[in-house]
Amino acid sequence: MVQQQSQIKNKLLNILPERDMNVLAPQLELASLPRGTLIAKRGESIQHVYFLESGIASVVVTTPGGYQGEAGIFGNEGYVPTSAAAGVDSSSHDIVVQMDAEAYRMDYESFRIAMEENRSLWKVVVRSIEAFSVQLAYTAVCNAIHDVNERLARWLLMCEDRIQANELPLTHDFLSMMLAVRRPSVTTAMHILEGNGFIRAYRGSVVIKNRAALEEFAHDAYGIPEAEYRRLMSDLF
Amino acid sequence: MVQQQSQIKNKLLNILPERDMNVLAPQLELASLPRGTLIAKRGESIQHVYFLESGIASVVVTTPGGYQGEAGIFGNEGYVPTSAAAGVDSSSHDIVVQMDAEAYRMDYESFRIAMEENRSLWKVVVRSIEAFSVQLAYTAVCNAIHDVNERLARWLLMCEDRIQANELPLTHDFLSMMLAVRRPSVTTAMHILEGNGFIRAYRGSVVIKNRAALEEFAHDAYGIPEAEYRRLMSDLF
DNA sequence: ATTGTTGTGTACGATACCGTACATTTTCTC
DNA sequence: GAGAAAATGTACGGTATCGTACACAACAAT
Repeated sequence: MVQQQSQIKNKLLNILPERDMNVLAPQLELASLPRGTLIAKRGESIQHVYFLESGIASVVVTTPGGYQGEAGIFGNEGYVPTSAAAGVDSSSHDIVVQMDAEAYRMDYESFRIAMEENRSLWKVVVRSIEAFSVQLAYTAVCNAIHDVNERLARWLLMCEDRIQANELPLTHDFLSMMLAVRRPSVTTAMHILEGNGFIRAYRGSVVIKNRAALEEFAHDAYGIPEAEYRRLMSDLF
Repeated sequence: MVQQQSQIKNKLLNILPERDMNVLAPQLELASLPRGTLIAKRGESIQHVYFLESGIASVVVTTPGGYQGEAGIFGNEGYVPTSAAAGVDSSSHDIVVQMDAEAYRMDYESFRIAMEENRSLWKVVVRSIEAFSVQLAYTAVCNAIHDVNERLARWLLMCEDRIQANELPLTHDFLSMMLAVRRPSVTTAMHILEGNGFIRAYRGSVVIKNRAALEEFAHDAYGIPEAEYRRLMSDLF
């Protein structure tokens, strides 16, 4: 069950017309998802659909050869697994909680029915998918054309966007998996960002000191998917 | 208008139950899309929705700084622009025809109405979006972890998948834009693939000689999105 | 045939990042 | 407070790719 809609932080649920949300509310339960939780696994059946309230999760691709990398990241601006909207009963991706999260979740079958009956939910969900796919597209090109420094800057910005605080609890090792680079590459990239005064690095966390400058540094790598998200969500109701 | 459904090569239209397709048929017209045609432009309004019958188009990301790269590729297995399904009246991506294409198209407004009224079309379209987003995710990670040789191999395979023939009319210059690498990097990568006997390179075209070996060479970089597409489309009706 | 254009081959120094290894520091555990 | 574990710093040779430039080959246009 759910409290006042206005207090819901998930942007998809929050934007729903009140009457639609009221229909949905009884089916939502709040769940705690500690870091490392596997929300979904590729090819395996979907138990619940999640709307994050806080924290971060990401779509992680693991190749048959054991390589791993992050394809996309999301927080309270989305829902997951996206394949649920397609009426598939299994996920297309591995989805992992990267920073302790809270999420409203509903069981998959209820979600399917709600998607059929609740036009507003449907709209919100489909736009969210579209917005996420824009992020994926830009990540793909970003990985091809930008160096580690810029990609790290981009990642930190995307992370801060989805967290209340400007202190991000992350280790170099963790970031190296996300960016699919060596751990020492993260270390040196971090030094460059810190040397420029954009961030302050501590053991196990990063504090963003000058977001504007960091955005400027990331330049090409950051901004368009974010703007596109706002555009896609702006004229919904 | 449209001929026998069984003769339609677009996999989405082809898979539709006959009665649903019959409803749709009067609104579809066949269009020729020569290479270079801009099917959609980011932020600009959508005129038509396209179901490719042949040829290839791709989602191209252009950064404010003028860099460019391909995020995803599609042929007769999809439709476009994906954002049309979200009820947005503008595209989220630039979409460019890469090899001369034919496509059934319908005007955007008809598509919106059809999506509301035609449950089968809706299902097919949403699954297609999901499948495409899987491709985007793997492209993102692929760009991060694989070298140019493997990425070229992957691209050629994805290209052949979407073309009848095994002769692909492409130049190094074109591929360098798709892969977001230098043109000479394509040349040397091409030599490696050719040296291994996987392909034969001609001026302005590439012929795939040993597809199985090429797949093995690409290994990690190729296969999962393709399998996922088949899985997503298999149990639809 | 001549000329221009387009596509491909190749070279070269510079740089970003790799794989790996190891030292150092901070935090956790007992 | 001693030892283990985790996080970070640093080094080093090797390789992939870069940016750029130029030569040559194939085709097109006149």
